[in-house]
Amino acid sequence: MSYLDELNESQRVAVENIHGPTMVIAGAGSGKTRVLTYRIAHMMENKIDPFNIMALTFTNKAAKEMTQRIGEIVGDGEARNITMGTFHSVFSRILRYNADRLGYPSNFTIYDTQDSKSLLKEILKGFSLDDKAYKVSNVLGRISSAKNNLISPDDYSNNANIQSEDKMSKRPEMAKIYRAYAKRCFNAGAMDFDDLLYQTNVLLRDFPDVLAHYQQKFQYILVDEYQDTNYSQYLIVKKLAAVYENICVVGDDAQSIYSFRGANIQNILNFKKDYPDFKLFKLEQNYRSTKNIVQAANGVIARNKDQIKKTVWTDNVEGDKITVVRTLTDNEEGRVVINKIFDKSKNEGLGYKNFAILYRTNRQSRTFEETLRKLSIPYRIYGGLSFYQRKEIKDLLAYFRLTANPHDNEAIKRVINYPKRGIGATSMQKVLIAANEYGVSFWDVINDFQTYPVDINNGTINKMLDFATMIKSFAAQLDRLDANILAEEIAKTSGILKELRTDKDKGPEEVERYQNIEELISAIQTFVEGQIEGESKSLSEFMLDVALLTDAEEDNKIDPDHVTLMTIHSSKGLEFPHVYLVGLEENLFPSQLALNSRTELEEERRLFYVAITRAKDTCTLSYSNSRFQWGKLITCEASRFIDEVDDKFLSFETPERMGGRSLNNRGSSFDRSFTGGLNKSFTSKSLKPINSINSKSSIKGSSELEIKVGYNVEHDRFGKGKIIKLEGADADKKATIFFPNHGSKTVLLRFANLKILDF
DNA sequence: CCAGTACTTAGGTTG
DNA sequence: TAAGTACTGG
Repeated sequence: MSYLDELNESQRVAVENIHGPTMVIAGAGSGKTRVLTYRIAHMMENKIDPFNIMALTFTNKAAKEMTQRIGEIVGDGEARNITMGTFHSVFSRILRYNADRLGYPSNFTIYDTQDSKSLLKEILKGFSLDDKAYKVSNVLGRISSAKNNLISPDDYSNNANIQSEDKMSKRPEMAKIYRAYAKRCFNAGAMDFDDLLYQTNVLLRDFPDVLAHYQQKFQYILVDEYQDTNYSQYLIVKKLAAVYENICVVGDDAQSIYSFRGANIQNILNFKKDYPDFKLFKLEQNYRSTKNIVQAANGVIARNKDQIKKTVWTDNVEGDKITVVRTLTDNEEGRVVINKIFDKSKNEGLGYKNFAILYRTNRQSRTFEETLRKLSIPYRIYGGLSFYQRKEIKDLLAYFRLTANPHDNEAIKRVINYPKRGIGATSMQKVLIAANEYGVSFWDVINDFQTYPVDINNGTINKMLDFATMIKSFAAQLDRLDANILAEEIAKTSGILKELRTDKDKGPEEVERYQNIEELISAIQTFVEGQIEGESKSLSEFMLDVALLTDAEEDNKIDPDHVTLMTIHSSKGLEFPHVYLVGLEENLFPSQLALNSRTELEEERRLFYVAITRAKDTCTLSYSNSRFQWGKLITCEASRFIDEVDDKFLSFETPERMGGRSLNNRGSSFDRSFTGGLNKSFTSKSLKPINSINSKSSIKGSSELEIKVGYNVEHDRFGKGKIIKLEGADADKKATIFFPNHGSKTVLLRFANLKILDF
């Protein structure tokens, strides 16, 4: 049992204790994942059948890694028999298997957030509700929170507290909306993300035989990141574990950062109540970070009132102090941080994979991305728009979804007129209204206009019938063809491929869209080839989990030695030798939204704690005194979190600034070195050329070559032309240019990227 | 019905 | 700023 030797004393005890209720409180960097994986391996060494083990993680990535590591210890064949995955993926499979009990088709669609919002918009419109008072994201949040607390539409409307809350916040119709939303999801044979947990609860509550079956199957249950589970998840686990009580939860209350989606720190406290004889293990030795980092982080988190006492410590070296960098603008922050990474990498001979830039919000990635591209440093942005959320991919997937479940209204709305078939918004509205009046799906209506008459002209009716016929022809082949063959057939017959191929201006984005479609089909092919004997190779099989996939599976095409950019949230569980934590400004981090209550501020502080503790060797904090927000320059002050770190762990640094002129020169030399090593993982907005936004000429007086009326210039898109008029000043300076090939255009100099040919 | 344009308004993290 | 929506003229 050599693997036990790789553990310290407290880790080993936690691993060896495989029976009965167990809680492991694992400080940052204390080897939590190692304990979890070795514990499972240890269970299997002790003849526990992997079929009886369920391990629930918070992300797909964590599940994948854990399966792999367990496989290395016990062998892949055995490891794949463990039920392991996120709550959503594990229970979606169980729900599919038992869908008939709940009146859902087994191939129910999973609505992603976009689908949910689109459905809600439709509902709000149908009720003629003011979309200012009822903002879609708020409404969805309210419904989500109801489901996560297992409040049904009936409970919702009968609950006096909720009703008065909604009246107070001027949303008296929430109950009606919730009811309509649930009904329409059901009619469409669709579950949203929250339903996957909510309906699992319904299933286990209303069908004792089903509950008993899974209680027997999952005699050993492990839950990772327990501090981030919500009530709905808590109850599922509690029910399944009720017979054997072999339940092990692992977490760290100090790293609870998902209360916005219903995560309830109370679950950790409930554990003591539910299992009074539980065993508690604390992992307090940090193996990851330097003393400076560990102690600085401890000092910060100590300010939170709500927490379980523990002492995280480390034997590691003292290490460098945490560097704090202040810059004048967000663009400068980008340049300074990237330059630091560039220098450190060169000076110390470090690969770029040792560096991570962490930020509070996704949109902060932009300035860093620009500089990285200018310097041709390989990088990868995690999060943001995933492969499966791109428009062209979602369009094709919508056809797949319809083929598997034609009642999927959101899919039909998306593609019934894409590519263009002459079915307009008005006709669609009419069909939708009829469908909702009769309580059936869009599909039901267009397949039986006799029963569900709609006042639209015959031409349009025929177009809809043609569409239905096409979908039926796909569906007929669902079980006959392998997924990749049918997928290709659908891409062709639906007209999507043609649409993308004939896209007029073949810019890089159009080419990319076409390639993405090809890539999806090849991913499906990989899926087909990966299915073992006896497993279905059908398209519907492939579609089962697609809505739950979040990673763009493109790692193979990216230089593995890249700088990592991600939100702090998605960095949880990861570690990097050198971490740059950026945008440490009041109202950004902590977020302005979190300043109203102590609990919300404490969550931001935990987030800060998570961020610092990702760092192994060095941690750099940066903030800027100004930042562009919604096109306006706002001034910012340093985050209170910087003050909360004891000065003895900090070293303050202001970047060398050689005056406005050299800043400008620097900017333009970057522009020239822009090579655009384009890569699919980069968001499409990054594909635009980078202009002199960085240039301070608009603020500090121009040092760039002045453009004057009469000059001949060249424009990227319009070619050569002559300046005929100049107006505005500074950032708003515009030029009207006559282009022989395109007529006269007015352009913002800031964006036009003009090349001066002669005077 | 469609494509292009004017206007409005974003608060944030994820499966 | 940028994305999404509403409007307008073809």
